[in-house]
Amino acid sequence: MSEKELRRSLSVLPIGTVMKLTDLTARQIRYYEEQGLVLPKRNEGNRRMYSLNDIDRILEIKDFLGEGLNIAAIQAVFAKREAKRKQEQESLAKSISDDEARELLHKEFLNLGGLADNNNPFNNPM
Amino acid sequence: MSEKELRRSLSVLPIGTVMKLTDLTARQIRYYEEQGLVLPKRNEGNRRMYSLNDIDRILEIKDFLGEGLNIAAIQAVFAKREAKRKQEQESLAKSISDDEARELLHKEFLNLGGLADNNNPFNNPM
DNA sequence: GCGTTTATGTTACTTTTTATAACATAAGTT
DNA sequence: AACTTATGTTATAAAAAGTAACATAAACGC
Repeated sequence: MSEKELRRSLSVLPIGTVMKLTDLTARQIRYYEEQGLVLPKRNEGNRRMYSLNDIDRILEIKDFLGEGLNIAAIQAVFAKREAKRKQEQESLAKSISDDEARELLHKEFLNLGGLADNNNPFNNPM
Repeated sequence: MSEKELRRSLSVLPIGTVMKLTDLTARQIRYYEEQGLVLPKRNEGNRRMYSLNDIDRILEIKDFLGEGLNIAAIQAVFAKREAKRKQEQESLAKSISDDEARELLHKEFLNLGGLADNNNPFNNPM
């Protein structure tokens, strides 16, 4: 992990700071966690400690909610993203050629932003 | 102020976090503040809130102490640095030519690391 | 329309964290 | 030997944060 990534993933912020940085209430932030959307670490005294990455995620949740998505939809967005991340990881692990990788990334780019619609039985992307 | 500078100057970390990041006790951190070496902000409830810049400063204090400097010496180091900063600021304000600025920086470079020795009456650098 | 779900507010109570202040002390200095 | 310095320790108060339960407006589903 790079120095920057490490710093961004350090759990150093208490919920009070997160409230200010995101303009959300503690209730909201804890609810998003309850729904599995953020996973802050805990310190020895059981207080939630957030990283900069957590902040980004919470701000994204706030944006999505503001755009009318509900929690389930946001969970789907994150799940999809994670699957993609994992797949890219695997590709890298298998040391595919640069050309193959470029093609893969292109496909992913075309599909970017696609949201799963679990109420539509016809929406079953590959 | 650049985006980066702004983020580094945001007071978002409680003293508990600072303790972990610096491996110092709360007592030590507060003492350095008492001696004017760090100036954390306070939140509405009077709790100290530290920025990344504060952390850097505290780690520097720790290093200096580890190298045998005492608080007064460290105060002198910081004061000198601050004076230098202010002077550079003024030079910039007066819009001196690039050549003059280069020369100034060179002089400062030559003088870098010079510690005031307040017990030596002959040490009175300009 | 009406019952249900969703996201959030509110309240009560407990634990943890932090603040301040005073006293204690080992090591270094004079 | 007395003094200073940096830090430890202890006591006490206040703030922040945790959990849990009940409340509710707005959206949703039928």
